[in-house]
Amino acid sequence: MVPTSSRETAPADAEPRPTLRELASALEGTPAEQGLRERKKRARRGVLIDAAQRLVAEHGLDAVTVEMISAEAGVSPRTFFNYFESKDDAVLGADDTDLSEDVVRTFVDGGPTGRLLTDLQVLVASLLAPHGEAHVRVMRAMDLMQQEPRLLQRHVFWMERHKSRLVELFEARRETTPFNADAEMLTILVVLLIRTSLVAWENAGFTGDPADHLPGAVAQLIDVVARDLES
Amino acid sequence: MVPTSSRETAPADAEPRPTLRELASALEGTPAEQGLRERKKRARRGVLIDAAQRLVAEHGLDAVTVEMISAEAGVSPRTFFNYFESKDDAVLGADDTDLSEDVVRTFVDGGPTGRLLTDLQVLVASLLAPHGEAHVRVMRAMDLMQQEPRLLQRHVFWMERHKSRLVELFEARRETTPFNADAEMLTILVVLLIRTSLVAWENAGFTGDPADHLPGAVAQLIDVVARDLES
DNA sequence: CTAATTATTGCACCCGATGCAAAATTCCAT
DNA sequence: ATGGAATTTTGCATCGGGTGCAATAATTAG
Repeated sequence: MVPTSSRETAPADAEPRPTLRELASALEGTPAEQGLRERKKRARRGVLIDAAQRLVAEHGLDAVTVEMISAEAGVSPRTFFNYFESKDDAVLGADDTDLSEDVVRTFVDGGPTGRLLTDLQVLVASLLAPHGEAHVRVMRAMDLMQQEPRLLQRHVFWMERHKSRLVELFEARRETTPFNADAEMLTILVVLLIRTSLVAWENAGFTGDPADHLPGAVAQLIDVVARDLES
Repeated sequence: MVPTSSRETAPADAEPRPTLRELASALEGTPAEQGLRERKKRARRGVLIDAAQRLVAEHGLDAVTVEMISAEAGVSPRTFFNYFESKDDAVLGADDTDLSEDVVRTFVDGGPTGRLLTDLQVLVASLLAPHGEAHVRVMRAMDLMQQEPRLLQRHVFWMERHKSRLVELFEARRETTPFNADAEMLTILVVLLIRTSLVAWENAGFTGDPADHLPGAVAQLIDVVARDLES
């Protein structure tokens, strides 16, 4: 690792290496939080994501190697894989925020309204909402996804990760508030809502929050189905 | 390549290698079709898929190497990649059937019924239907997908491949028969219908055709939305 | 300041995937 | 059938992603 002077005192290194400055500033971002270890970890993670996104934006996904990203971030290539499972994860800044416990409980107990689709919407909103800090990275990730379709697999990746949890969740709710839909279908429906919201957000020039476009996504879905029913 | 005697006459090789027999029988499957070249290509492809699926079912996805698959199929590893872009493709027996021209034309012209969801259903049906020969391979692929979630990316992969085409299609139809839904959303909706149908087919013990379960998938979707509307 | 915990790094290694050119095979015209 | 054109197979070299392992360095706790 790059030696910051031994105990974090006096970061007076005159070195012009951009990496160091970036890490330093990232370190200042959240100054009074957790131990040094935790802060550095967050900082490095951020630096790696930024490096990955910048390089891919400039050269394209396949032309960028993990070695380049690590170099730009001032870190050993081996360390890269301490932070991400794959190159793509870094480019996407994959955030692994879980569903909050109370949202889950509410949903399982028949959700805020008892109407499945509406309650699903609440669930998805909680997934779309909190990433306040990573906002700008999600934006960049969206842009990159357009140019590098391979990255779209993110949503599937995400789905795989949470599928078992979601399925549990659906089955649990089913007992208190019966419905017919297959759990697998609902899982994809969640992905559909997330993705549609994000795309709408992108099309709106990234104004506001992704979650702001969730009602629109639901409305689209309802529209497609309703038009079929009325005729 | 394994030398079958020089001109395809006299396949009287007494070699007990299972590979050869398998290829030979596969060759007999469609005896009067195309040239020898074309038939061998199909046959080899089939042998490779079978080998891949068998090995993965036995050892798991990560424990199976392209080298093993090629060996089992009696083919050079380099040749493997003449047939598939990736190991996963072989395991899935990725079929790249396009939409037939008339189905496309009908859909673009406002589809059989003019109701978007119903017409989408027709479109999806044409994707689910024809793979008569590969039926059994799709079954195996479904089973493997349960044990190896990585393979789920297939649908995304498929989506990526056809997305531009689908988007064109949707936009073209939009001009003759306006609707509000975003093309991106409809694309995912297609994936949802395909996947849901396949899962339903699997849950039904692979009886009949995947397409048989498409109406059920649509019904589920309608149910979710309609229940939200009525209350 | 020391000892325990945790993170970084280098190294060796495996495998998936691609480009290239030589050898083998199939096709086609005569 | 036979020779040359077109296409496929194959070996070889190479690159890059990703992992296990053990040594080293940094952080933390006492």
